[in-house]
Amino acid sequence: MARGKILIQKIENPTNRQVTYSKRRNGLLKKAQELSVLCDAKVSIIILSGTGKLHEYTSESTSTKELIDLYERTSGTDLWSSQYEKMQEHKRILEEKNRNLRMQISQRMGQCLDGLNFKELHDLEQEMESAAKVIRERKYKVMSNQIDTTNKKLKRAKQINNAFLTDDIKDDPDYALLEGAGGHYNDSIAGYPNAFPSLLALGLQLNQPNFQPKAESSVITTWGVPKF
Amino acid sequence: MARGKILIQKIENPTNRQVTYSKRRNGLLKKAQELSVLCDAKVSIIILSGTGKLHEYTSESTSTKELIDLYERTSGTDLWSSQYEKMQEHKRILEEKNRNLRMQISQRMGQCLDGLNFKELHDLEQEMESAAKVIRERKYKVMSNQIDTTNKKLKRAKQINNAFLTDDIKDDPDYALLEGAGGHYNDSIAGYPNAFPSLLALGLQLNQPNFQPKAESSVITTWGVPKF
DNA sequence: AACTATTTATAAGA
DNA sequence: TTCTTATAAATAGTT
Repeated sequence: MARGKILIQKIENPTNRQVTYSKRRNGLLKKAQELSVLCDAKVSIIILSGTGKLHEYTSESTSTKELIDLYERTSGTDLWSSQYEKMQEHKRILEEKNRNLRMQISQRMGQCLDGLNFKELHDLEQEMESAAKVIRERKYKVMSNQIDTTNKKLKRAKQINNAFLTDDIKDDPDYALLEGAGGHYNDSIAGYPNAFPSLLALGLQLNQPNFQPKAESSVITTWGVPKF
Repeated sequence: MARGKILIQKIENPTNRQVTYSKRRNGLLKKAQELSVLCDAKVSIIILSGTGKLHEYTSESTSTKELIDLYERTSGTDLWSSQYEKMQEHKRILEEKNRNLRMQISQRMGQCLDGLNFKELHDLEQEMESAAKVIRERKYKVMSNQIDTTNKKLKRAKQINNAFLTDDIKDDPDYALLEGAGGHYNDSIAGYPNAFPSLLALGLQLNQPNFQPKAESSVITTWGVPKF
């Protein structure tokens, strides 16, 4: 709200998240206080922040203990079994999300397209093409950066060689290349280990039976191919 | 908020209170859900309405049980002793409010004025005078209503008398007055028992040692005179 | 329950 | 953390 709408999803910037947490926590507690006074209700709130800090609110004329007891008595369920059910439900939701994500990946790999109508296929195609374009441009950029870097190193190596080496060694271009740039190629063009964190950020759960951590033939097959 | 501001104090109209309870409860739970998602926090809310209905909210990925356990562990206090302290604190706050209210009444009775500066005394005087004016006008209104009522009864009594009585009784004005209006005076002008509910609505706790329920000499002294 | 005129809450920026 | 301010959201009173 305010100065722009936001989507209700985790705020990734930690500073921002902390600020919003503080503001909204205060807002929530104020609302709870107002509800309890206006409507003569008893309210208890327990909040555990992502950083592990605990905050509590209890309306006047009651206590967390009282409401917990009442909750347990009224709901008629033991809190432990209720917790077990909650966890089961949570697990079910996670599994559902997981299935959905794997389905999306399959579709982006050209599989499992049977259920899609024309528009869905069209949209998917558009998305794939625009994404491919972004990837292609990124590839060119990285390649061009690499060429620049290599050229600079080559240049400096040549200067150094000019100062110290005899004419016959200095004229061999392979020498400078090996001396100045060797051992660094893998960090950029071939350094796809850096790609893993961003793939993980998709929220995929990789501990699937068909996850193949040993496969090194390509980035794509490192994920394993979802099966349904 | 909306269509007019409201004071944060118990809504006396039960229908209104119920509607507001429902609306604001939903609002509170929505805010809790947003907080938990945006800031990756775990939130548990228990609400007991004035009519005894229980409502609960727990953010995904946790349970009331988990947060209660954590709360108890982190706060490091047994919930029972914590409840005792809460009640002590609540009692202290109530006593403080009570003292304040009694002080205000004393001042409006011309006592305990030593701590007030000029402006405070001036404001108090203004308030007292404008309140006295309201009371006076109310008194005149009640008096005039009473006179109207009495006159109507007198008129009707006279008509009835005209129909049934001999001339010598009909001409005695005292007869009609007694017959038509007798026994009803106390319900309005002298009927100050009706004043008690509104006095109680001030939030005064009347079970003071100096409360004098037996005193009937005046409305004022029925409260007892606060002592400090 | 729905509607809306207002009041509140708050995201972004300082 | 706190303040400000433009804007989004909540909601009191009404229908």
